[in-house]
Amino acid sequence: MPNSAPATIEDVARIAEVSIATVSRAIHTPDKVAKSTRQRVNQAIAITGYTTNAMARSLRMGRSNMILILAPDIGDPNFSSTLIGLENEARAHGYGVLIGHTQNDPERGLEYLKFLSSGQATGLVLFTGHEPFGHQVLGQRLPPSVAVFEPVFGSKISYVGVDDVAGARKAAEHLLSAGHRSIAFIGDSKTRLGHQRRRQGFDIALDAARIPPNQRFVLEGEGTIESGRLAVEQLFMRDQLPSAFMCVNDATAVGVLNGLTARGYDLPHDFSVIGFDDVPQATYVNPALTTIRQPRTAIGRQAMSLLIKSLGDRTMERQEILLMPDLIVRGSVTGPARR
Amino acid sequence: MPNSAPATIEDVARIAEVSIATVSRAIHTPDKVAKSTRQRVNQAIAITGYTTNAMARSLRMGRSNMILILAPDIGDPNFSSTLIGLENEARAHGYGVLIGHTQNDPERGLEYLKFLSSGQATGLVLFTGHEPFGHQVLGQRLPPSVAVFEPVFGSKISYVGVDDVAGARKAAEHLLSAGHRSIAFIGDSKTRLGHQRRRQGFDIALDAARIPPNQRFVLEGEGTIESGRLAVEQLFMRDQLPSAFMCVNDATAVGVLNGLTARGYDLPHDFSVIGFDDVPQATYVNPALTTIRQPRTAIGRQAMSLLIKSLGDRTMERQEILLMPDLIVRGSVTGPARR
DNA sequence: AATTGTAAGCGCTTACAATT
DNA sequence: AATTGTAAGCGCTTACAATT
Repeated sequence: MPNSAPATIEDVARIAEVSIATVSRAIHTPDKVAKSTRQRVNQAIAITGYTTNAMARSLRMGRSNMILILAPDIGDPNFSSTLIGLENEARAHGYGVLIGHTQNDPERGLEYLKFLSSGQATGLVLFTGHEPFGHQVLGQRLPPSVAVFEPVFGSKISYVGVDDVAGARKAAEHLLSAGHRSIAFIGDSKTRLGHQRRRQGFDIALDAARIPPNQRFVLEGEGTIESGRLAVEQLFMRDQLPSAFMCVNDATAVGVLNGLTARGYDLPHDFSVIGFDDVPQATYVNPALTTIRQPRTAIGRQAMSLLIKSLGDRTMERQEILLMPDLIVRGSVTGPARR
Repeated sequence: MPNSAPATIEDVARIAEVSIATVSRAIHTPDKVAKSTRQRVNQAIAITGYTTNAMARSLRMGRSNMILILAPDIGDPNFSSTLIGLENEARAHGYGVLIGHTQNDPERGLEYLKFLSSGQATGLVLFTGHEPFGHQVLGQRLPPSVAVFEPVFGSKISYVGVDDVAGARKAAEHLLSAGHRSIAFIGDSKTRLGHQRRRQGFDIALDAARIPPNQRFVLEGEGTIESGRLAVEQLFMRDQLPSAFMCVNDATAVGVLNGLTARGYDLPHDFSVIGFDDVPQATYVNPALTTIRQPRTAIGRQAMSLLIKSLGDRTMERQEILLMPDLIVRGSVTGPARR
């Protein structure tokens, strides 16, 4: 029943009958200690259950092997699978991750930034789409950082995400090839770069199909379920209806589906709907949502890989890695209804 | 453009023209330093942007003010709002939280436990339903801990969660008062204590209504969407059908809804369905799910409050705090169909 | 040249002593 | 009694010296 305080390097040294320096070397640079000594040390480690105190180590070395992940909303369906990619890649390189849940609260963000300045973390992953609030307040330079999902506007922070333009184009082309000619775009944004790029992909596809842009079929929205519902209502107050809805993301699409169902339409017979993201919920709305899948785990993996590289090479320039998304065909798209 | 290393207590001391001991006291026990000195120190802090190095502080003091939260799956819809309750309460008491995402991987769990033994964290919140793997391996006692959502079986770890029996009873009574007499229970479990308690609540309600138990209407399941779908299929292979489905949780209910819809039934007209948890998705399945709401944020808040108390008083005994859940009426329950 | 130990120091807190 | 400073030490890593 080993109780008491955890073993320190001192305990190990005493048992192995060496100095603490030798213990440290046996652990971190084993080839610098004689084989027999190394064995005695390893035995002592086994006996004591020693693990090195990360705080003391980081304090002494002036850096840690922890990466801080700043996320405004841990409940975001895009977050958890990306996190897994981040974690696995970090681990493979001997790094650990610290999750900073900011709840979009600048104060919390600031608190987590202290992990950086105090050396508890050395690198930064941003889910936020903007530089952390008040990092200038702290009077510190940002450490090596990488943004995921949403590029950081006007910053030299690297970015790993999906190719929004290409993905949206795929979505629109799927609708077009099903025969749709009047397609609404739901979720136009003046502020979110990623959503603007999706709009761009939509425009390109329609243009390539020689369909003239129709501004009345482009509705704004902030990418929430509620905004999708709202867009449907707005559209129904006008004279003309599209035969298909291309939504800026799945949340919007779920809202559109809801709004349409609430109005008594039979989907996908009456209207086709396509989303973007492929969140877990996409499979169990009714009809199941045809959408564009973000390669989330791969995004996480690549982002971490890039970050670790730039940890080793501080002169590395900004990079943007765009991954290609896939079309996932489920039940919400079919040919246009005869009306 | 303040660059360079972050300010240390030494920098502050030099500018304020005091010793570092005085700086430390000015920060942590301000009434022990003269007012004029305190002011000079505060000014120096403002100038330098100093924040105390948490690692050095914890190392010196032998304890930190961080709570480790061990979660097997951050994507679980129950997690994020509970986390907010935990975080807010921790913060109100000057504690921070560290999120350990174990992915159900014992090795990862073990890694995070080192935060405890190295003093990077002092308390533990468990979402796992079991003691962390291998904490005996580390040869260490568990620190003050509290479990949420799933009590830790056979352990003296305190527990804060919903009153499953009472909640399930409410659900069943809602079905009964809508006129249902043949109700299936989907998601019976041999292993999950919380789910067993829900089953218990169900039995109690039926018994109180003098409805004899019907074992053919009790189907096992692990609480996933898939298991809900499966249960529907199993039921339809039998001779007799219930008029309502009481599901052990919302995920199961979504599966049941799906399975029923896929078979062409009109819900809730043909069958009523009730869930448990009130996950975010419950609002946008079709029909919207009537369910029992877990007071997630409150659970988080109370759990953290209890934990912090036991941090102050190590002799505290195990406690179990059961919060009362509410019935949330939406669209998935109505009277039984005439058939 | 290979192996080991000595001692300093990372940034803090706090017991104790010293000063007013 | 109120206020301040001195110095030790938390658990480590590593430059340097010492030994073989």
